[in-house]
Amino acid sequence: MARKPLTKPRKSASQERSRATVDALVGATARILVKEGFDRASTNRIAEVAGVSVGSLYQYFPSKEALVVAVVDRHNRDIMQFVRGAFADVAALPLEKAVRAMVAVAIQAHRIDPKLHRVLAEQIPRTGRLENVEGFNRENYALFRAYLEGHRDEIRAVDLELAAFVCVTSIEALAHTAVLHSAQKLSDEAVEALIEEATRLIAGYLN
Amino acid sequence: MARKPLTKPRKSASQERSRATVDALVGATARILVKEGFDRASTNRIAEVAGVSVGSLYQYFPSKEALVVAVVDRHNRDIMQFVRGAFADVAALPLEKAVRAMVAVAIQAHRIDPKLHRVLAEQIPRTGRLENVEGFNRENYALFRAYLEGHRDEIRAVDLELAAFVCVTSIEALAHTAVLHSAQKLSDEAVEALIEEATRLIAGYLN
Amino acid sequence: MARKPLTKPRKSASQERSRATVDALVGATARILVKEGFDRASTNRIAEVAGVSVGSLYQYFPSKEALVVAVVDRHNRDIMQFVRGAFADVAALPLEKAVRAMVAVAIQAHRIDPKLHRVLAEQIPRTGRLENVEGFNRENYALFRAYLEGHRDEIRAVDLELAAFVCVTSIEALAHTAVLHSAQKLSDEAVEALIEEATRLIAGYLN
Amino acid sequence: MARKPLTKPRKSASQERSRATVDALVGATARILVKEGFDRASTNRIAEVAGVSVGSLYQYFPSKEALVVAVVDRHNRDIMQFVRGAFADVAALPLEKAVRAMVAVAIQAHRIDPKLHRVLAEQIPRTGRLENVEGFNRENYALFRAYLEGHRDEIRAVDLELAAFVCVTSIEALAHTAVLHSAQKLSDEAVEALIEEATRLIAGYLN
DNA sequence: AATGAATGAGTTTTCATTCAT
DNA sequence: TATGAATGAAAACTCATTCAT
Repeated sequence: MARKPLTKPRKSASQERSRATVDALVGATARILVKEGFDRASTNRIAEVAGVSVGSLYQYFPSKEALVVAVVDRHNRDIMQFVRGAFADVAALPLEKAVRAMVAVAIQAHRIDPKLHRVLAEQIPRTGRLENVEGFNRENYALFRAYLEGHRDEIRAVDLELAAFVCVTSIEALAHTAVLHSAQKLSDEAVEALIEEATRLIAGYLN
Repeated sequence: MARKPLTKPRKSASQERSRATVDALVGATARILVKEGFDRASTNRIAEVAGVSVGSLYQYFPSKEALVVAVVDRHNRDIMQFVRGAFADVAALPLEKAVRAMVAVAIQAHRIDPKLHRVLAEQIPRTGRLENVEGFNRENYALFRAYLEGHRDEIRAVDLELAAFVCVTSIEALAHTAVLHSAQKLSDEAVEALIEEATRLIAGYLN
Repeated sequence: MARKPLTKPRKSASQERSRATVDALVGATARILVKEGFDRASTNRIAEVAGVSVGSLYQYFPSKEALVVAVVDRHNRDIMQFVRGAFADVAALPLEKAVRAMVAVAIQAHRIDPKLHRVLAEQIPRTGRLENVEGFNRENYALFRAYLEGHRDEIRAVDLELAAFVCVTSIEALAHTAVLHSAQKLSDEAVEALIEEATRLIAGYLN
Repeated sequence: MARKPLTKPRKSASQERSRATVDALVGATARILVKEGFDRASTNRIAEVAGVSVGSLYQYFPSKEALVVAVVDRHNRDIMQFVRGAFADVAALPLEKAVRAMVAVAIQAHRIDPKLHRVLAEQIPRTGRLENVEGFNRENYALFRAYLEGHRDEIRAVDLELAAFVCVTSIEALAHTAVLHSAQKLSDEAVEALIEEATRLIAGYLN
């Protein structure tokens, strides 16, 4: 009787190959977006950079838009993974400490891949359909709101929905603008100062 | 001292005509951007809607991009005219009243032509060259900073540069997000609530 | 004299399987041609509908064209089987009765799978090579001519070749046009009337 | 007072140029269809052969299909011009003479550009929309029917609609098949024989 | 054999821009 | 100056066919 294989069954070769192709395509798209901009990111160019044929591209992505969406999703996933973890760490902290941490996280999040973030923010035409940015922000609101709900006694009476909107929008905008629109990489001091100010802004608002 | 001319120098007939053509082209571009989106705004279509030939379009604008820049500039000019006026009105007001007014103005400014604003914000690929949004914001910073300088005694000691950045970025983001990302037109109550919160955010921060 | 085998020679398992695959492929092609048209009938789609891989498709058919030829052949075979039988039945009948039967048969033949017939007639690009329609008609001529030869005494003196051409072409065209170009399915009365007229046309011509 | 120009106003240069471009495109399409077949007739190839740019092609024809339709229309127009004239000439002739003339005309019509006719008949996928062949035949029916109506006394009592269908379909099929499916050009004798037989077929049927 | 991922030439179509009139 | 016909590079996408597993 044949011995059962001792190793876990490998992913079938074909599955692995597909996966590699998809990854290569998404990666190539991101790279081109960053290096050459949205307009230069033609499907033929993407396939070429990914080292696969256009045909393969269309085997996995029904349109150029789908490819961009995949890049956005991957980037958002990376960011949210980071943000989610931070919110978990912060859940038990008192208001000011928590806010300080959240602001720091927001800035860190924008520094994950700032060039890509900038391109996605500025060059990708938002079609009505791809409201992934929306969805992305929705989770941010929800996380922040959850924190506020757990710390109601530390803050003045507020409409939590509205407060979450005000805080998340402000923090996001400050981090985004500071990280992306500053000519060079932000110095550590600049980051410190920004955290200080933003914390004061938000904590002051919630008190 | 040379006398100022009492009448505006009369444009020659051809100058006036040129001006009319340019206006028609910019107007047509804006209209198409709003109604059909950036992708549909071909130069031929723009010329057609403007009632001139493509050839004439290229007589006045060296490229499609120049046309879009003109639309952006015109929109920014309209907004800044409004904003500048508001800052002048507000210069003498005490902090909280002034902030409230500025917030209201920011929201009003986004409501000048929200559809166009949205298209310009979401669909226009920002090439490295057209940093007119930057320029646009720079004036905002300057105006706000000037106000702060004039009211130093009402606010806690701060780095005015940084404070202006924090305030302008936050106000702008709140107004932008509220006006553009809300499914429907904002109700008057919603606007009131937003003004209230934003004022508290900013005034609290500066105190 | 060698005894004929009493049972058909049993195909080997693999032969049967091959046969099944081929049938599935031809069937799938016909189905797609009818339901979605020639342009939609890609080899990948055909393989998918047939439940085999594209690779297998190319194991059995060297090209897409070969597949279409197979469908045409099968359809022609079905029709000719029917027609051949009818001619056999009719061989002994006197002219008018025979002609009436032949006309009826022609119409029936076009109704075997009218949708497929229509697609094959209208959408399949005839390359120079696949003159199977020719071959198809050649047998028709031959059968008709054979009938005429057997009934020379009932008809006026004619060039049988030419007469067969005239009769077969006319009958075929009437049946084809009536069945395929009529908006709806032909009513029984319409079919009756058509048979009547066609019979008169042909019988009158031969008398 | 300025003298009126003595010559008719020329077509404006641009009109002439447009017209020339359109003609070149339709001509090129027809030529390619004949020489290389439908499948080779890509829009780029057509434009190239026409000596204009693809852009110009799409300025005048919204799609490849539109171009083919134009070719079909032009060919049908040429044919119908010929046929219409013939029916006019024949209106007063007695049945047999008229039928003979009509048959001759049908054959002539198919010889106007037999290669093109063949390609149009065999290779052009009939989409549901382009029922120009239908329209084309409808006029044929109408003309024939009109003749029959004017000669009711010379023919047996018949349903004119049905009779026209039978006659037109048969004549058309005979001419079509003879001209297009004969390996070589038909000899004059062959044409004579065919006219003789077809006349007998139709005249016999109507008597 | 069977599979299905990969290929890539080729197709249609668009549109910013030029230029003869 | 105005016109609008003409240009042609380039883009998105398809699909018959191949070939490694």
